[in-house]
Amino acid sequence: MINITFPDNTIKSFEEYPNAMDVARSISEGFARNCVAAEINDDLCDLSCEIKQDSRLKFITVKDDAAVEILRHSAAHVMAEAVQNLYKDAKLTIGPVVEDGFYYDIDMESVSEDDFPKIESEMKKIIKAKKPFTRINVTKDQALELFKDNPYKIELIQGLEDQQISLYRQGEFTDLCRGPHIPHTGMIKGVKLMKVSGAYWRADQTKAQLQRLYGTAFFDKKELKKYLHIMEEAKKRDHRKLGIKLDLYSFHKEAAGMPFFHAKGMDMWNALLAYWRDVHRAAGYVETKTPVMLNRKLWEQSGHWENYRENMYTSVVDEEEYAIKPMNCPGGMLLYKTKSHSYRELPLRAGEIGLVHRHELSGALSGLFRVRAFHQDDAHIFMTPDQIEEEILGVLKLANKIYSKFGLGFHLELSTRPKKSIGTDAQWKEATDGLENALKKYGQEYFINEGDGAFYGPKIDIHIKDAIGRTWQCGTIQLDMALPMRFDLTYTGKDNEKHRPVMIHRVIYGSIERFFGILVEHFAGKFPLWLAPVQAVILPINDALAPYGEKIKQELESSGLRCEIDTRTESLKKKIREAQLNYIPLIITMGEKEKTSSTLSVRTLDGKVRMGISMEDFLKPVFKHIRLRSLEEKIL
RNA sequence: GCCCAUGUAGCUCAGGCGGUAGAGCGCUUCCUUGGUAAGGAAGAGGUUCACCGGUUCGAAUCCGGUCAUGGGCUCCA
Repeated sequence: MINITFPDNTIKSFEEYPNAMDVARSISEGFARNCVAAEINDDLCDLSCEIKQDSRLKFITVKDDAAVEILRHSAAHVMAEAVQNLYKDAKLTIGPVVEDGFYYDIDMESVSEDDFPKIESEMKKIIKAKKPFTRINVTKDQALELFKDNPYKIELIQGLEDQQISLYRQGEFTDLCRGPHIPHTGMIKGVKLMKVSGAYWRADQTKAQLQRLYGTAFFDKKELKKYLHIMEEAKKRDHRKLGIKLDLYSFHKEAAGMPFFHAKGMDMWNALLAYWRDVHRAAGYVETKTPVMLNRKLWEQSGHWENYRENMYTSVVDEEEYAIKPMNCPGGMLLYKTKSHSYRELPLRAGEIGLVHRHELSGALSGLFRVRAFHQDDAHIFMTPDQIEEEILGVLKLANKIYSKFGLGFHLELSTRPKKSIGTDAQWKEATDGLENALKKYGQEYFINEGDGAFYGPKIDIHIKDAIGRTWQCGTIQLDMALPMRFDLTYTGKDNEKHRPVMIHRVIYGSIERFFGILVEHFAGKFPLWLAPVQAVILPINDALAPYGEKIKQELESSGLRCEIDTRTESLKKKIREAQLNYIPLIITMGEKEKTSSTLSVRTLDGKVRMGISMEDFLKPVFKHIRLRSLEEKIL
């Protein structure tokens, strides 16, 4: 007799060895139909898995997050079979589940999206056949024999430590796989191929070029539809399209990867930086500036010449070699050294909006997200070792304050000592503990990336989450144990001796260009009033009112509002539509009534219109909203 | 940097199996002078289809190269 214990601690007994599916059926047929896999004593396995001893059992049903991953893994097998059926020479390699779907890397002739319908319809055939997934255990030798025509699988099998190897079969198709899988292919209700691209075997450029076919799958067709809809929405928000439509910036082949900011983009940029300067001044930072181009000798001293040279632009001036800065820190070191420092001055927080250039691979460039020239909202904080915790905590709080201003959530990651690194164990421990204690004190959950720190010190990365749930690394706080040493930075302590300060580099916006792009997508172009490139537009109802409109425009501008006027001989309806589509927060229509009564009629983006407001009643709430840099949609 | 795809008017895109280029939006002008999400008409715009070269009587179309963009790989703020 076998006793099965469920998560709620109820126990059910079985006379013979049941498999998980039998147990599910014993609860109810309907429940069993929604089961995807099982966890037997915390081990994830198929429903067909036989239970031969008393066990704890938890079912994974279609409602669990883990279930969709299993489904997608199974869908990858279905896609592999479909491809195999259509392209006899295709050699399968690996097919993992990724965020939002799955892919399979296949050594085959190159395919394009035009080939998708044919592959999809082959997949649908397999799905319709409701082929059961069956697990087969074989020895390593048997597996090698079975896949003898596929060098990739051979390599994978040889890399496996177990002598027992599991395969999964659906119908005629068999693939090497750890599992688990859904009971049968019929559970894949919504499936779609998304894109295709090249990828190298084992991500190694010297190895074979494979076709990577991406797809996604859901238990429900509606879920797929919803997902495709979100993708569409994301596409509409794409800052490469939206920002250009809104006349914020542009890209030109004459300077690939180096964005051009237009007047409206600069208005936003300046608003962003004005905010940054306000909060940094309040947090005890000073602002500095260092040159863009510095002598090679400095980069040799900092170590960049040795470690970062392939990313640096260089030039020769008066027969001396110079490099355009890829980072601000070496310049910051020179600033620190312009005078002697006392412990009384520490922590010294020196901010710098620094323009850096990095020669990124041409294929890596992407809109504002990945560029070759960008500004960092950098700061170097020099301090005594016992100030680490407090200072890191201060940066975390500042970051939280800034991201919250935009309604962006975030999560934290701590990266620890990598294999290749400088410094002693004791130094690393002190530094890492400092970061970790600050994180603990800060109180928000954080992840640890073991060995992912910089060679010169541990770091905290801040990943923000935008309005549609995508995450981006923006902020980073890096402790640097190398530069203070290389540049022999010192301060005089209480004991009147020279000491080495601890230094951190930190950014919060990160790359201002990238952050800008994230904001465009986060707000989908509908910026809060304080950021909006055009805050108000005046629409005279007819040509005769244009001069009066100009007068009002000047009045608003002189109070500090970013304002435009649309005097085209177009219908009011059309002007309103355009203003609305350009997300101008305050749309001011101007007719005879307004002129004679000296009032304003204001339409906001929610479509609401308020007529007959006095200038004072308009300006007061508007400037309050701007001064608070409010995220509220309601302005008036 | 590598692989694949793309590159036609300011924008979005159609066309083109080789015979010399189109639409909508935008822009200009005119009519309309309009009260809260597209009023109407006419016109200008491509040094001729990213750039360079080749094949050809003839190339936007075919071929090769370059550049840029997009999707990936890699890397990263």
